[in-house]
Amino acid sequence: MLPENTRRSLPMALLHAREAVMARFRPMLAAHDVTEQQWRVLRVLSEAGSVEATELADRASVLPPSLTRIIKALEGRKFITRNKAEGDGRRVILTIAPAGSTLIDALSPERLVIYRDIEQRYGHERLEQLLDLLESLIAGES
Amino acid sequence: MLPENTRRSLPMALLHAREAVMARFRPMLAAHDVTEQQWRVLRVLSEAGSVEATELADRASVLPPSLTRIIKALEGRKFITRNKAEGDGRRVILTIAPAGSTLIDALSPERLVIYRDIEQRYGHERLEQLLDLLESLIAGES
DNA sequence: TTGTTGTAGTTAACGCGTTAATTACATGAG
DNA sequence: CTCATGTAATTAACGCGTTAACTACAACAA
Repeated sequence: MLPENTRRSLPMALLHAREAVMARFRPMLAAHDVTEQQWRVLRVLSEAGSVEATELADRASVLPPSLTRIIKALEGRKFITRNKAEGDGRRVILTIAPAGSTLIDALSPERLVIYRDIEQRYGHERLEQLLDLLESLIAGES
Repeated sequence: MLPENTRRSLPMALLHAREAVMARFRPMLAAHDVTEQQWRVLRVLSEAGSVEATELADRASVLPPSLTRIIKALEGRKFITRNKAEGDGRRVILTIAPAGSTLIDALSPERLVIYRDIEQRYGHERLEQLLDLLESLIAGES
């Protein structure tokens, strides 16, 4: 049967849950004038160093058109550098730049505090359980 | 500690889970040229009849600026009607129109099938558990 | 009545999601 | 080599999220 009230609707619940969690991170990102997606892209590059655009989009969960815009913004602020792949003029290689690493390093401690706070308030056990359920939902529907 | 891999990151997991679920509903909405948010607004109006804009925005989980745009679109297609509240010239009352009800009725069976399919594949028990966890996460963080 | 404060909606500006179309380059058949 | 096909990335178009500014109206005090 259909969810009677919107609170028990799965799409709604997922939307609100994400909103609630992101509300904790948003001020941190806004303070450094970085969007959530730009932050995800930077993190992937920070961990991987140099990555092809397609793989980067995939790992950061961003669509190609969005990635193009994000790259422009990040490149403009010298957070990353953009180069064509040698041997294939279509591919683009993105690399994190010093300013990008600096930003990552600057925000990581704050990020850690927020994560810990959420985990502490929500409970480690429940968080793991929730992540498991989400993981299998994703696996089952995708 | 920070989530090592993005799959165990709560914001990411919530994002992907919502994406996975909405992917099931998107074709249905697209086929009738309605966006997800327009659909939510219509559903609220369908259940409530006439609602003030502020309450509508709240119940449909849409921000006021978005609601303004959605109202324009839905009014243009005669799905809803818009009137000023008598006694308070600021307030706006939205009401579902026949064409809007028709759309709701046309899509509901399909919606039911999708919900049932998700529930069956994922498991009723797990779905309830997931909704409980999400609900308390929302309550705890908001 | 007038001026202040508060509230409901709207508008504006910017970025991302989504889909479709387009460009630039690579690859393989002939 | 040339042409067709395929692929990576970009661009375009439209709608929503988000924040801030602004308009219209209400409420209330002086």
